[in-house]
Amino acid sequence: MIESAASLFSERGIQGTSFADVLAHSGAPRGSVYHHFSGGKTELTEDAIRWAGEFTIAGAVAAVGRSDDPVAALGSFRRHWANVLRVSDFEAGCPIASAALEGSHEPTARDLAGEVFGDWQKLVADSLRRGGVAGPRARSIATLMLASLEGAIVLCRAQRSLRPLQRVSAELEVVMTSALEQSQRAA
Amino acid sequence: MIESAASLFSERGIQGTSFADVLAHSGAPRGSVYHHFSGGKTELTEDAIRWAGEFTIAGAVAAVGRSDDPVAALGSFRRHWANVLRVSDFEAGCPIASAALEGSHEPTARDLAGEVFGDWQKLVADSLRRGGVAGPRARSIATLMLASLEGAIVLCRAQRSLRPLQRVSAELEVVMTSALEQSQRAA
DNA sequence: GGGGTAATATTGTGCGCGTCATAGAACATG
DNA sequence: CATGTTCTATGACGCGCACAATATTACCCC
Repeated sequence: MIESAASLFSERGIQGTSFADVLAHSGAPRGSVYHHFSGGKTELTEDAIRWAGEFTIAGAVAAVGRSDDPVAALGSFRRHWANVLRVSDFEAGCPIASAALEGSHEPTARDLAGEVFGDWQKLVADSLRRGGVAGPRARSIATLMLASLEGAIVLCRAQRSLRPLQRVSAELEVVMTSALEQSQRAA
Repeated sequence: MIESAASLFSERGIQGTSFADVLAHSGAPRGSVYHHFSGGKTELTEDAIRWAGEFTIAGAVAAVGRSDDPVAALGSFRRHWANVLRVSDFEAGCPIASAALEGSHEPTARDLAGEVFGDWQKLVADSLRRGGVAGPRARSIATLMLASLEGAIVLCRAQRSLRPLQRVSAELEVVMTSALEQSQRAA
């Protein structure tokens, strides 16, 4: 049920998703929501955001952990999001971004999104640091990667094309490899 | 009234903004909407997106046109969005991004957002080309800039901090200046 | 001065969310 | 082993709101 909610959030946004939609998608009955999530939609939303964040982290950790190469992680991210966009015909995006944008009246959702983004950024930054990049630069590049990928997903959805994601990935790869080379040259 | 709509869209999103909100914010009377915008909310939304796109373009054109320096344009963008985030206490974002994310059931809004993004991207790419950067690379960097700035705004809102925007701007400046230097060295 | 058009105020309808009353099952007890 | 009780889950109802439409009023032109 949480999975259905996260999926629908990534397509229609949080405010655009009603209980009925979630229930229809998950097959769960109407009254179950209030019993499982006594906090109502707020609690369901929070749990869905948390789940989506951890789910993506898990996939990224698996990709980064295999070979501790941030460039490989970038490729993994690119393939993941390209797949999401393709199979949904550019209807789905990043549920965390939706939470960050729509959660004006739902402050907790936005704060949670901020935490998730922080976790993701830390993941990439640590990988870069292990590659020899200095701390501040690693954080800076990690933020650039996160921001540009999230932005690229938005552009892809708006223009119904994978090109923004491809271009951004290519440029990011240049930035990261050059930073890694510089650090190795210094060593 | 369109201005109020765009402003509210950037804060609460499209689906989170009701007619009453727009009217309360603009001071216009209740029944006016349906007469001025016979298409209802759809038409108001479309006009607001168009207006926001052209408004931002106008500001950017003014900044880029003064000195045809894409790096200066980047600085202008950074200051603009930093100001938007600061004065709204991280409540406001980019209305076009909201339109792109929320417009699943409102296909026209998403297509309009795609067009606006295309216009912006073309603006930056042309400026880079005039700086000597080859066409494909210019388009690629322009897409990176647009995507990372939009993503940075999302990150800033979620984390209630200007740091993502600062980091992204710094990294983008490195990318752009190095590309411009390379092209001048080749010439 | 009368008719027509445009702008506004009021009303209606559909829907999303939260709550309540009922049914079923599991466990404990006689 | 049967029955009663309690807890959990579920489907049905009501309230509130957002949007669209219609009726009324004011203004302008003829």
